[in-house]
Amino acid sequence: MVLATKFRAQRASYHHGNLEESLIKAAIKLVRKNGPDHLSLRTAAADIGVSPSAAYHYFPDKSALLDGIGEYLFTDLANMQEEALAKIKGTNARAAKARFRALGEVYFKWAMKEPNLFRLMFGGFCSIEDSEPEDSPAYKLLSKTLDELVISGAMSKAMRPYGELIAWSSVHGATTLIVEGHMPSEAFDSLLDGIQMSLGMSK
Amino acid sequence: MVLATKFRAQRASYHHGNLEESLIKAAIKLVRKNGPDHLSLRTAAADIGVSPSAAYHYFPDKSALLDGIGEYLFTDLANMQEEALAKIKGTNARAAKARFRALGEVYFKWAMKEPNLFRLMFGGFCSIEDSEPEDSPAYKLLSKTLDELVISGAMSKAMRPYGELIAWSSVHGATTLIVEGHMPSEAFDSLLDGIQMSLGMSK
DNA sequence: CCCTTTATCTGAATAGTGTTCAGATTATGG
DNA sequence: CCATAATCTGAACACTATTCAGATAAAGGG
Repeated sequence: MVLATKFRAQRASYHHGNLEESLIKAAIKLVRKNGPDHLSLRTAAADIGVSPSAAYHYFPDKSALLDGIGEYLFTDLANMQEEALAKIKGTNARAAKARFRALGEVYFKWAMKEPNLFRLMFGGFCSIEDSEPEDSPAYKLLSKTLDELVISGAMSKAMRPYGELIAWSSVHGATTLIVEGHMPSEAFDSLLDGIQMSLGMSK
Repeated sequence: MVLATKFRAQRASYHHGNLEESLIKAAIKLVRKNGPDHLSLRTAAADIGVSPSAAYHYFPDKSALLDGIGEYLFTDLANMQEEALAKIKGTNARAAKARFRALGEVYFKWAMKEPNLFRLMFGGFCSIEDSEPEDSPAYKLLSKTLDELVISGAMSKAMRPYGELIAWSSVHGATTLIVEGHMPSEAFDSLLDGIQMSLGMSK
């Protein structure tokens, strides 16, 4: 798990030394164990040796803490996807298809490794300010990858307008369904096969 | 909202008269308003004029009450889908495509009308015993509809093996993303267009 | 018809929660 | 060095899930 720039140590002084980040990290640990519901502000504060009311100097209420966690996690997921894309070099069709697949696989693996954190992000526990979804880093990565697929000739032009919608919806849908136990985890790979085929990509 | 058979009044006697169903209904009302997290067993009990501890005669703990609600809601959603399918008669390609589309639209509309109940069902708040997802009523309806699409010639045979996976994942994914505010609601219709096209259905 | 038995529900208590606020503590800047 | 401002504590309030001994009321047998 990589630290987002915004959360890097800023001062490391005062009574406790940046309490905001410590609280978020302690809360993440708790959510990882107990789920986003069942997060306790008090125990998060206690875990870093601070009184419960100290938290209210940085977060107006518990849901603001959840928002903070969400922001942290979304940047982490986007970083993971970006790293995965960077590892696959080349502009030919093979590389473009590998990148497309990597995007979905990182998403899925991230969720499977941290189901409770994934729940926090997408289960209505944190409100993201990002007005337009098209502005989110993850969406931009997907769009770019789809463009590369068309340019390299790996994907049909006719399906391109539906690319983001189908890829994003189905990958997210399968991931949540599998995480929540409504779909077997083996299904994910064949879903990716199906998407590739359905978007007009040669195998 | 239709009552599932299992929850129809059975005795209507004793001190309160079937408390189990009353509790579930009161809890549903609360979840609808405040979300699945924030459900309070105590206020649900108070709303039907009963002490908090009375609930523990029917549910070992709060999560069992959530399970009860989930069971109730899943049968309700399946009933809605079944009703929608029954309304569209005929075995030709046009009818088959209309049924396929109706399946997704009911799912989406149900979630948009009751986002908090939808969250309860798919957000990890209730554990469904259904060992194999293929046994769930909703899955069977989808499979049958896809078969009809192939039989009537509206869908290509080559894509049939991926039918359930793509349709289910993408409809569920788009629905959750829209419900949680990560995707604009107008996207759902064009997603259905995209799925139809991608599964090899003529428009 | 009464009376025992059993299902059903209540009341009180424990331990934990989010949130507020007056005040104690401690670093910062003049 | 001292006043100021940022930072944190302690106690309190209202709420929560959960447990359990006991009250209540229905059911069934004599």
